[in-house]
Amino acid sequence: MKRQDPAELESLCRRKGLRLTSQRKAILTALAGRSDHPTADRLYDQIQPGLPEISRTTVYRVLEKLVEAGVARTVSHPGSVSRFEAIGPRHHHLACRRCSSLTDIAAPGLNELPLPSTRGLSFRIEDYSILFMGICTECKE
Amino acid sequence: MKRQDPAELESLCRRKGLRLTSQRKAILTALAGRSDHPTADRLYDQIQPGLPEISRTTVYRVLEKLVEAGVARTVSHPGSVSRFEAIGPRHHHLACRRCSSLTDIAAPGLNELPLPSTRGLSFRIEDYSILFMGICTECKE
DNA sequence: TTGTATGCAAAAGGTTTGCAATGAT
DNA sequence: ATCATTGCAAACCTTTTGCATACAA
Repeated sequence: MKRQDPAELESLCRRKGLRLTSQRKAILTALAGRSDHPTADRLYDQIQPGLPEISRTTVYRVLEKLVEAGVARTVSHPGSVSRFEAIGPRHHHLACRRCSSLTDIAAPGLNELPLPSTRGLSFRIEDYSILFMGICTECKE
Repeated sequence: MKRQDPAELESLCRRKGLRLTSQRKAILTALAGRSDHPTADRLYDQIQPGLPEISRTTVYRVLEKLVEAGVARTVSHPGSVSRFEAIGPRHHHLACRRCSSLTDIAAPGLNELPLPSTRGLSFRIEDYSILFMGICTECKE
C-alpha cells in the first residue's frame, strides 16, 4: 500500500519492550519498504546480503515477535506459506481465488466502519481489514 | 458460523464441472459440517475412518480445486498451516494477534457494504469478509 | 550483569509431484 | 472411451526446537 517509516516501527518496538538488535532493525526496514506481503524466506533473501550473519531462524522468530507485539501482521494469503506486512495506514485486500494473487486496495469509504459489538465475546478489536474475494483480470480471460 | 448444506455444495461443484467422486463428497460433507476452519490434515483425520482408502494427497488436491472453483476458501489464519471453510452466508472473523485464534463473528450491519470501485484494477469482486484484529479474552488477562 | 535474542544443525511438519491405476461422465 | 481424479511414495519446502553463545538494556 504505502511504505511505512522504519523509525516509527522501531519506536513502536521499543515501547513494546522489544530489544532492538541489528537483525530486528534490518527486518523492520525491509518490511517497511515493501508492500507485497513477503514471506519470511523472501525477507531473508533480501536482508542476508547486507547482514551475512543473519539466520533464517531469526527471521522467523523476529516476525513472530513482531506480530505478537502488533508491529506486523500476517496477511490472508491463500497458499501454504505465511506472508507478512508492517502495520500502517488502513487498507484492504483483493484476493484472486484462482491464482492466489493478493493486492492492496484503498477504499476510503470503508475505513471508518462502525465496529461490531463484541460484548458477548469480550474481544478487543484494534484494527480491521476487508478481504475482497474474486477473480483478477489475468484469470478472467 | 452456520453449517452449510452439503447437497448445495455438491450441485455447485457439478455446475462448475467438477466430477463428484466419493472422496470429494466426503470432503464437502465434512467441510459443510464444521465452522472451525479445519486444516487439510484435520479434515483427513475426520474423513479417513469412514473412507479408509482416501489419501492425504487427495484431500490437499480436492481442497485446492474447491477453492479454485469458489466452493471453499482459505481463511486468514495467522500461522503456517492453511485453513479452509465452505462458502456460505457472509460473516466475519476475529483474529487474536497473540494466540492466533480465529473466531467467526456475525455483524449484520456490515453485510451489505458498498463495494469499492475496481475500475482501475478490473478485478471482479464476488464476496468479501472483514478480518477484525485484536486481542481475545484469554490473552487480555 | 541479566535475561533476551541469535546461530547452528537437526527434526518436524506440511504440501507438492510423478506416475500408474482407477473411475465418473 | 476418454480424461479427470486418485493413491502411493518420495521429494521438497517451510517452520520449529534445543542448546550454547552473544549482546541490548
